[in-house]
Amino acid sequence: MTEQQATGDGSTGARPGRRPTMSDVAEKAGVSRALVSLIFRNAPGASDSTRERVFQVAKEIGYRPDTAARTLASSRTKTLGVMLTIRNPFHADLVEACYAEADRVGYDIVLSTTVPTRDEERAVDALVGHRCEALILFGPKTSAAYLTQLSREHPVVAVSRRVPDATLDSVHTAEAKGVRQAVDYLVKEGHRDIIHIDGGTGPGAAERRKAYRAAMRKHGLAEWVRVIPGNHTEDSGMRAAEVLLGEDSLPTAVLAANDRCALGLLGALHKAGVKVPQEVSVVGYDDSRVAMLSHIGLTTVHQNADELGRLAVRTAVERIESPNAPARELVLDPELRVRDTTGPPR
Amino acid sequence: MTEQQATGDGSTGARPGRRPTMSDVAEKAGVSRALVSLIFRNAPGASDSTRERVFQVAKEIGYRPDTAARTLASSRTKTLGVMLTIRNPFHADLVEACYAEADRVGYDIVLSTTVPTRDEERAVDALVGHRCEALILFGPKTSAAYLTQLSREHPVVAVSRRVPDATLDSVHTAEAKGVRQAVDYLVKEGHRDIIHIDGGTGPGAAERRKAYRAAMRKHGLAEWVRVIPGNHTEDSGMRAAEVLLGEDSLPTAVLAANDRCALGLLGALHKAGVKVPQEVSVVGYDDSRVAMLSHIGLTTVHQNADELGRLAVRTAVERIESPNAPARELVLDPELRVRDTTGPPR
DNA sequence: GCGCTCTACTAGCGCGCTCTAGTGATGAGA
DNA sequence: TCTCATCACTAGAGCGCGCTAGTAGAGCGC
Repeated sequence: MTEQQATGDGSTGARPGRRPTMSDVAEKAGVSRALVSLIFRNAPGASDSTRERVFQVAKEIGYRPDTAARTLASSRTKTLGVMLTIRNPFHADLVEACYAEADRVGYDIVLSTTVPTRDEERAVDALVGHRCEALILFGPKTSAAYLTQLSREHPVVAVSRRVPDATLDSVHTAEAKGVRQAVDYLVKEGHRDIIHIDGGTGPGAAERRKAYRAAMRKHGLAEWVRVIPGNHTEDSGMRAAEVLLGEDSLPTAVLAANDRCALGLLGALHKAGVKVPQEVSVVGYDDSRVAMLSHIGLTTVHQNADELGRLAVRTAVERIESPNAPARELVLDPELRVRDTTGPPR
Repeated sequence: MTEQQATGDGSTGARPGRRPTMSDVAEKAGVSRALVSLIFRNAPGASDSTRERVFQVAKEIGYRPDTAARTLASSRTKTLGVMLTIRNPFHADLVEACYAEADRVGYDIVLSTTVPTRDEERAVDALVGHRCEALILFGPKTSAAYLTQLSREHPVVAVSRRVPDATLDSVHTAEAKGVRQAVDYLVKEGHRDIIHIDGGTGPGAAERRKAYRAAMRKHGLAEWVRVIPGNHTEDSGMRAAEVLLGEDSLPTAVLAANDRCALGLLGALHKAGVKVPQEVSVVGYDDSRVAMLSHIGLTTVHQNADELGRLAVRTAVERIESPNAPARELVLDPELRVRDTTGPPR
């Protein structure tokens, strides 16, 4: 590392002590503080000329409303808290959708991510501390007990996770339907040796696993059922590939836990010289935008991220407005997107 | 979409009006509010037994300190604001590093992302509203004028962007060095027809473009210099591929704007049946963790995200502590990582 | 001229916390 | 016995804003 002194004026600017407040604006504009407040809240009761003058002054002295003070003073914060895993590209899709909808309904969004050194409870605590009026959790992995408890204290919407018997709202896709579509399609192509890399404790994993078993049985393929343990990261796909490559023969098709898992699997198969889809068909899950980046278009089960995000925000807002309405479960239909990683068996 | 009523008790729990405050804890514990405050701030001046009792009571009634009130009352918020682009996987790497370092130095982090419907100024406004003590901006694209102005009002650290003559701190890699390494390597492999897809107005793009030209000249390859306009998304790589495939012959090597661009390019080349690296060598930039997910290991210029994130936080904190110190520019050395997308020319 | 409404504004409390300046009790030292 | 320091704790101001209650003045009908 090298360090250089920048060529600027040698200082980042001595800020004159404190940041400007509403009173500063009021004084400079020659009105009361209350009127400035009213104007910044876009409330009626000020003349257009005063309004304009106040905005002008505010801009001049660099005034920005203080969220903390605003939050403290008003009962409402008009803020939704979103917990996500920043590594997860599907969550990026969801976040974009949430922002769009939140804008529409007049809410702010505060993000809080889990990272390896920061677990879900810490991420949630941060949101609660910020007085978010509702929490939207993307694929939470914590215990149902924790979620239930949390939802007793705050409006909570779980995305991509069913919490049976819980008192919280949830928005997710019909996992079973997606898996069934994938299996039906593979069977129709002629596959029988279809295995599943599962998502461990990840959101939807249990449902997908169960649905895989059911779909296989439905096609009379119970004896071919095989689940390799995994999770929702690329790593698990790579490890599964190692396992499979160490065996006498490969299955003809693999149903991966999600897109990331599928990508890991594809990478490892490619390195081993295994041709996809000629030798093995691979199906992902999520259809996160990265799925399209793969050299080969990944066949995957599409989840409508835009709609999921939109509904999550809408549900959260409705829950805020009627805290005692019955808990709801919104289920979207997934859709198999056949691309280039699947074909008839060898 | 289907909607079901969850099987829970039909309510997300009637919260008893308002959340518990410090006064509630104080009253229940039979002490003053000030003492509770002191205990929660981990300040000296309370006996161990009282401390324990207060924590016990707080837990019982579910008290959590209110960030807004805390922020308002104290001059310090101990919070750093991070602006990022949630779609950018390299930013995810950086965020993880920032959290780790912030934890170490006792700061909180608030994230604010740009999305298509939310530009950088809005993202920054949100952070300022939260009274972040310093702003860390990942690859900001706004005008230098805006950044300079902002840095006069708040401590600002720009990551992956040089702002010449500015009054803000910056942390980035030596773009030129990375590009030079890549060109040197390609030339050594025997390439002469090396083109560059540039990153438009993206962070570091101008430096990389300039360095590409310089490196080519240095090798006596000035006549081969060619820059295809692009940006930092997969899309630009795909479009560049279209351009190249429409011509008589392909270059033997392509230096992409960044990894995402390289991935888009690789995908499009693959679809067109062009073999990499046999027919074309491709080099990325960033070495974001996704680079490893590609079926083929992407040859790329490695940027040390962990170190960049760590330094960004450290620089921010130092700037907070001495606002009038000279602005600094921290430059990390990049490192070419040769993997599977490059080889000798055809 | 009176009461009325309506517009454009102001006064001032309180949100939940931090933090300075205290207070009373206890014990040590002269 | 009288300071004086120390410990454990408290009173109360104030952070920047939202919001309710209220006011002054203009305009209007009768």
